[in-house]
Amino acid sequence: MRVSKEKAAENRDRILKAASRLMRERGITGVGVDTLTEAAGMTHGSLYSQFGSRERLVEEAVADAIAVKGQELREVSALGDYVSEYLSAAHRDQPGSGCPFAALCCEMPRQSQGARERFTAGLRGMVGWLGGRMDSGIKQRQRDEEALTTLASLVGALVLARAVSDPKLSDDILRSTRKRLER
Amino acid sequence: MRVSKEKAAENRDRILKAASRLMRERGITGVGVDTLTEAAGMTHGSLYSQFGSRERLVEEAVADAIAVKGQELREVSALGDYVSEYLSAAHRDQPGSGCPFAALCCEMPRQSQGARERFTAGLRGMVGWLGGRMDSGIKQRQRDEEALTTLASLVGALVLARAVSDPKLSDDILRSTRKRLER
DNA sequence: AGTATATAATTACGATCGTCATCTATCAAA
DNA sequence: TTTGATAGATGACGATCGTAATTATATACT
Repeated sequence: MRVSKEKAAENRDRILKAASRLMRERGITGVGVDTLTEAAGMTHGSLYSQFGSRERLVEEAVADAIAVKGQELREVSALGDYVSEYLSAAHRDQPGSGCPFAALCCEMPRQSQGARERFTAGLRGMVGWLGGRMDSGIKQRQRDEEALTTLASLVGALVLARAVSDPKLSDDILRSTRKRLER
Repeated sequence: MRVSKEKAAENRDRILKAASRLMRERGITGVGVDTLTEAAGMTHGSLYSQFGSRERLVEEAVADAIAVKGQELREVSALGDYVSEYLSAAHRDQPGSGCPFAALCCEMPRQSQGARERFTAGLRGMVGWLGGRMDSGIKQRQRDEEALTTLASLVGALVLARAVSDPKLSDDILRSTRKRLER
C-alpha cells in the first residue's frame, strides 16, 4: 500500500537514522534489514522501496552519521576540549551516537566504493577541521600531517578502549592518549 | 562418519587457521561457518563437532592469530623496524596475515567475554613488548603509557589507511604516522 | 469528480545462516 | 580378533538474510 509523500519521507528518515545508530552499535554486517526496518516500525521490505538495496542504505547511513557529527563539531572551539570529549568514558560507551570513523573504519574496506568514498570525504573534512585548530606557527603541510596522526591516535585509542575487557586497561588507554595529545 | 585421531586434529587445525585468516580478511561477522569449513575442505557441520559452537571457534581463532603474531615478534629487535613494517603498504594490503588487533578491534566489543579476554591478554603482551623497546631512561609507568599510545597510533593509522578509498591519502596516513613515531 | 498512473509498504521467495540429530568409522577393552 | 563405546563428519532443520513480485493507496490528469 502507498502512503502520503510526507509520511514516506518520514519513514525513510526513520530507517536512515536507525541505520546510522545501529550500524555504529552493532557493526554494518551485524545488523540486518529486518532489525533496521523494525526499529523504524515497518516491515523489512520497505527498505527496498526506499533505498533500492541494503548497500545503498549503508552509503547513506555512513554519510548521514558523518554529516551529523560534522554539525556537532561547529559547537566545539578548542582542540583540547574535543580531545577530552573524544577520549572520554562516555564516548567510549556510546558508539551509536559516537564517532563514525571509529565505529565503522574496520568494516569500510569491505563496503561498496560509494560508501568508502563518503567515508573518505568525511575524513578529509575532519582532517581539515583538526588542521585548522593546530598551531598556526607551522606550515600547511606540517599541519595536515599532524592532523592525520592526531586522528589516527584518537581513533586507535577509542577502538582499543572499546575492545578490551578490562575497564582499568580501557581507562588507561584513554588517559594515556589524552595526556599524549595535550602536548 | 568418524576419521582417525590424527586426521581429526589436522582437520581441526585447518578450520582454525582458515578462521584466523578469513576473520581478519572479512571480519568476524563477515564469514559464516560454511565458508570456514569449506576452506578446510569439509562440510559446515564439522565446525560444531570440533569447536562446539561458532563462538568458541572465534575465541580460539583470536587467540591463535595473536599467538602466531607474537612468535613473529621474536625475530624483531629494533622498534623502528617494527613500526616501518607495521605501517607499510604491504601490511595494509594483507590483513589476513596481519595484526589481529587492527583487524578485529572494532568487532571485539560484540564478541563473547572469552574472546575479549584473549584479545586483552594478547594486547597486554604486546604493550609489554613495546615497553621493553622504549627508552630505558624513563620510569616503568611512563614506558607503559608510551607503549599504549604507540599501539593506539599504530592501530589507528592502519585501520584508517585500510578504510579510505584514496590510495594517496592512505599512503599519507601511513607516512605521517611513521614519521611521528620515529621521534 | 472520476479515472489512470505512479509510488510505497506488504508479503512471498530463494539463499544462507548457525545448530543439532543421525550415522559411520575408529579406538579401546575383553 | 571381536565387540562395545565413542568421536567426528554428514545431512537435515528452523531461523534469518536480502531481494523481487504483489498489493493498496496517494497523486496527477482529463
